[in-house]
Amino acid sequence: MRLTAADQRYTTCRRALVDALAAAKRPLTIPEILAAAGTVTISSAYRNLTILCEADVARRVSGADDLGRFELAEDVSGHHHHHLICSSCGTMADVSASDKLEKAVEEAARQAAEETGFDVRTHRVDLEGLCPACR
Amino acid sequence: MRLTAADQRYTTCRRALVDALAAAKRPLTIPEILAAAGTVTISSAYRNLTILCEADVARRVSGADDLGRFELAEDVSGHHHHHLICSSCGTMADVSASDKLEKAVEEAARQAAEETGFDVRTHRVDLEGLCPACR
DNA sequence: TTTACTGCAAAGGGTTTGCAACATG
DNA sequence: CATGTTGCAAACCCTTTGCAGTAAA
Repeated sequence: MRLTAADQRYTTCRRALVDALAAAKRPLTIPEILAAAGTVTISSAYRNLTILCEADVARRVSGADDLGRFELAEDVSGHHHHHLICSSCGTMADVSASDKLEKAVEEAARQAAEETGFDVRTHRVDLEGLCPACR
Repeated sequence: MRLTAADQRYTTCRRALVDALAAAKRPLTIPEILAAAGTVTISSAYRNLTILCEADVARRVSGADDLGRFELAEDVSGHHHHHLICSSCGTMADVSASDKLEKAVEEAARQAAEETGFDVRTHRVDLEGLCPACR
C-alpha cells in the first residue's frame, strides 16, 4: 500500500480507489469503481488509476468488451490468478491457477522466448464463455 | 472463405481485408489493416470487420493497449495459437500452443466451470513482455 | 433491376487534458 | 507555504452511423 509513498501522496481519493478494488474480488470497470468509491470524479479516477498502475499497486486488464477494467496488482492482493470472462455481458471473475497450469505456461513462455527473442515477463490466461446469469 | 457467402457478398473490399489478415502472421490494428488493404476506407474496414467477425471468418483480440486488433478465425487460418504481446509497443505475435499447455488449460477450464457455473467456450493465453525491438 | 455495399462526413462514447481552486506534507 | 491533487468542462481519439451514390447477383 505504501508503495504510493514512493511516488506521491496517499490521498483520500486514492485510498477510496484502492479500497474499492480491494473489496471486489474481480476486475472493475470505471463506472463500477465510481459507484463503489463514493465521491470520486471521473477524471480523478482515470488519473489516479494511471498513477496506481505506474506504481504497480493496480493493473489494467482487458476483457471481452473494450471497457477498461482494473484490479489490484498481484503483489498487493497477494495471489496469482486468472480470469473467467463472460462473452455476453463482459463481466470478469477471478479464478485461482493450478500448479500444473502455471508450470505449463512457464514452459511455454520459456520456449517462446527462446524462439522469438521476446523477454517474457508475465502471462495471462483467460477462460471465456457464458456466466451463470447469461447462459 | 466462402463462409461469407452464407451471409453476404464477397466483395473486393472484403477480400482485401481477408487477404491482409491472411498475409500477416499476427493480429493487425485498424491502421495496419488500412495500410495493407490498399484503398479501403476506415468505415468500410470497421463495418466489414464486424461482419467478418460475425461470420466467424475473423476475430477481434485485445492486447496491451486499447487498439482493436483483428486476426483470421482459427477455423480459417487453420491453427490454434496463443499470443506474445509487447508491453512497450503493443505489437502482438503468434505462438503455437503445446499439447501440454492445451491440456492444462482445458483441465483448468473444466474445473473453473464446475466451481463457478460458467460455460467455458474458449481460452486465451497471452505471454506479455518486451519484444526484441523494445527490450 | 434489386438489394446490398461503399464513401464521406457527422455523431457517439470512453478517456485525457488545461486550468484554477484546494489540500497535503 | 510550496507542491501535488482535485473538479469541471473542453478536447481527443477510436469507432459507429446516416445518407446518397455505386456495385454485385
